[in-house]
Amino acid sequence: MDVLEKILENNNIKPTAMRLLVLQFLLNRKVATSLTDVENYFAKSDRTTLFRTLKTFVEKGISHKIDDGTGITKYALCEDNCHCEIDTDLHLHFHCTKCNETVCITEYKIPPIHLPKDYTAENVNLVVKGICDKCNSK
Amino acid sequence: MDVLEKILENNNIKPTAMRLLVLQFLLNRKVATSLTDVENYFAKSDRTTLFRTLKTFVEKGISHKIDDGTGITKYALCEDNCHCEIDTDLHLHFHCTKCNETVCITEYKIPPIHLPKDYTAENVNLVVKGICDKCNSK
DNA sequence: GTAAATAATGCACTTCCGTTGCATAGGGCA
DNA sequence: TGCCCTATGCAACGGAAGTGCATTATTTAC
Ligand SMILES: [Mn+2]
Ligand SMILES: [Mn+2]
Ligand SMILES: [Zn+2]
Ligand SMILES: [Zn+2]
Repeated sequence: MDVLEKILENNNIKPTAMRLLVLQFLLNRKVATSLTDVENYFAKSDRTTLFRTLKTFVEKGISHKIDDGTGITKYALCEDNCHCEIDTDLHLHFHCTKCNETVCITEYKIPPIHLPKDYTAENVNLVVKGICDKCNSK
Repeated sequence: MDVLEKILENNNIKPTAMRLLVLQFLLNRKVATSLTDVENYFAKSDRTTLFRTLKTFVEKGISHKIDDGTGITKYALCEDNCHCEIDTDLHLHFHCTKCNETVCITEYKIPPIHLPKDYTAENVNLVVKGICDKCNSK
């Protein structure tokens, strides 16, 4: 059986044609992906289907949503050791203001955050804006 | 002269009636404020005027925009020692998932963030979600 | 194998928020 | 008073997320 199908079935996602294609697309991309990105790539497909495909991937835990501050939701497949399903996936995201791309920075964890008395943290979103490695080496 | 007028004039903002009212409203609020919040309070006023008032406050540096991840832009007046005008106002924001309110946490600074080689940071947005002090003490 | 049930897809439409264009009103100044 | 610049108000637009519902595809039941 195909490796893509395996990924989906291991996560209780029925491997339909569209889902396999979207999964492959996401696997090949190195940067976080918006619905519009997917839509442009699969020009013939319907936006709603793609939207719901991405939503399913997030719900089933193979992908996570990224709010990078641009106002456009991005998605990225989870690493093997990712635990976003418990809503505490604490890696940070970097948004390059030059090439406009957003990436997961999984090498470094978010440092512990100090909060005032009686505040309880459940989740942290850390987005760093700046210039990415590719843009800096041009 | 009124203290509110002084704040505006010190920052090159013509103290119109509407602007004074909005400023007072923001001063009295202890939590970050959305355009809709302002709109609801000044029910008789026009949305656009309020929008542009908030925009002016940000541009002139007496207020800063907050992206708390809810998708709704919030605004909060800057503290005296705030330097958001140079885009490096590095305090964090806390969004309570119970009362839905967002506050500036100015007591603690954002810890230094490690980035991979060749990445340059220009700005950081850190939003912690959880339960606020008020909601926790109920 | 056929029929019923279930799930996925596609199209249209909605909602929400931020934003802009343009005409009008107001306020300082010659 | 008349002029100019800015602020205001109304309307409309735009992008993106999301929903309702009919249609199609795929299981499952018989
Ligand atoms: Mn990520
Ligand atoms: Mn703040
Ligand atoms: Zn870049
Ligand atoms: Zn609260």
